[in-house]
Amino acid sequence: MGNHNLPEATVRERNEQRIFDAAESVFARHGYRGASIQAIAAAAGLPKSNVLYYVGSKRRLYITLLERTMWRWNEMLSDISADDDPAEVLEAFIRSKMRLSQTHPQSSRLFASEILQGAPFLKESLFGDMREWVESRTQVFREWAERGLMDPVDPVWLIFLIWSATQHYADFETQIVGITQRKALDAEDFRSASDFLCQVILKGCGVRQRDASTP
Amino acid sequence: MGNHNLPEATVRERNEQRIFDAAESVFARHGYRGASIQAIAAAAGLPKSNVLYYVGSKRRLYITLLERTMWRWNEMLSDISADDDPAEVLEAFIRSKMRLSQTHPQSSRLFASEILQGAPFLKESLFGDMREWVESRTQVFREWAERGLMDPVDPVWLIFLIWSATQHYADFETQIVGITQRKALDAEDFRSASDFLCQVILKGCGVRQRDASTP
DNA sequence: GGAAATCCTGACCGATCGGTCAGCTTTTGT
DNA sequence: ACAAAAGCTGACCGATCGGTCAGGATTTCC
Repeated sequence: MGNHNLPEATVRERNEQRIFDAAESVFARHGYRGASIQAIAAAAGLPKSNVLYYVGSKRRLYITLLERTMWRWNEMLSDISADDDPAEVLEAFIRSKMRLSQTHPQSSRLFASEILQGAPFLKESLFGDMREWVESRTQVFREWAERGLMDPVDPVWLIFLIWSATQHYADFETQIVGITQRKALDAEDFRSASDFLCQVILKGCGVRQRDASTP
Repeated sequence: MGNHNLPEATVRERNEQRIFDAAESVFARHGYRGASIQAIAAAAGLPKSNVLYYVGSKRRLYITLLERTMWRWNEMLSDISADDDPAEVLEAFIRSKMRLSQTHPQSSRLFASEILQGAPFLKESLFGDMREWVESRTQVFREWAERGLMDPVDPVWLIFLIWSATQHYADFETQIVGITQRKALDAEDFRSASDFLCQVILKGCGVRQRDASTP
């Protein structure tokens, strides 16, 4: 049924990549139901039949993209321990999440769209991984609070605060651009927004930020 | 063309309300393209023809709902001046935005869906109002910073931080519920999350929070 | 060179899409 | 009482949906 063992024909790889990128954009924009294979094919510059030849079905294509997105997420999250520096960990979390919003906004929007639909394709299966990740962090945050390294804030709400604030720059880029009358968000915007979030959230949790001038 | 001058038949009012509520849910879940009039009609418990009899077309129905959402937003935003207390204003903003996420989550999700689509129906027209609103706030925030009532943070990023953090509890409720293994977000969740956001964001901006025990 | 595997696509399928319309029933106004 | 207005709906329209398939074109491998 298609791909077997090793370095796979370059033709398939190249076309699948074009299809995935196009599909991610269309799914993110119009949701699972609203996206049509015709539109995806047009965006990829291929005939509809050819798209179906590679991906099999709309459902399979969508799930593949969701898994790719979750994989990008997992790739980014480094493990932490209670012995790490809270300021370093929180800042690294905020900045790497912002970098993802900047470099892969379509992935973020695809995930947002899936959640808005009620997460019919993620549901329990993939939420399990995220739950473990969240629980491991909350324990570390609690430990930091007990050691007086940060305020005793609810760790779960803190994670969702960082998640939402960073995700926003991908999912709602259209709104930000429209309101601030930019053409698009550039690297400088992401830098200053990241600085702002680090400053406010770290201070807001009672985590002292390291002095940037003394490394 | 339908409604004329005064207290309009109760039949129309009642059916339109059922249709609007059903449509808001379906549009929020599946986006403009992905929502079908058939599905909306089923959710409203009416035949498809009857839905179209009342709303005219899918496009008109969708725009009506978008305007209703924007109207709910405007209704909530009270004007502020630089002479107001920063802590009071910011806390009121956060709490009323959270109350909207709690009481009208579908409206929030509909808006999120529209933004994900690239805001084809809002575009310049309705972004103008939001732009004015944001600019008036930023001036007040800047004035507060000059008077030393809060840190000199970027006012635009601050507004988007509050916007995203509060919106999250409506748009991503599915994710929160899935990860924290709740059945749904209840009043207590919204209360503690609101408290958390007020505490962290106000402290993060260097705004001193009033002592809750001395009114 | 030639068989096998892969790549590619136009034509086609039944289902569903948004929307129209004729004609029915019910409510309203006088 | 009775006409006008409003409410209601099944049948139907052309377009598009996701998906199949036969069969030709191209590449790969020995």
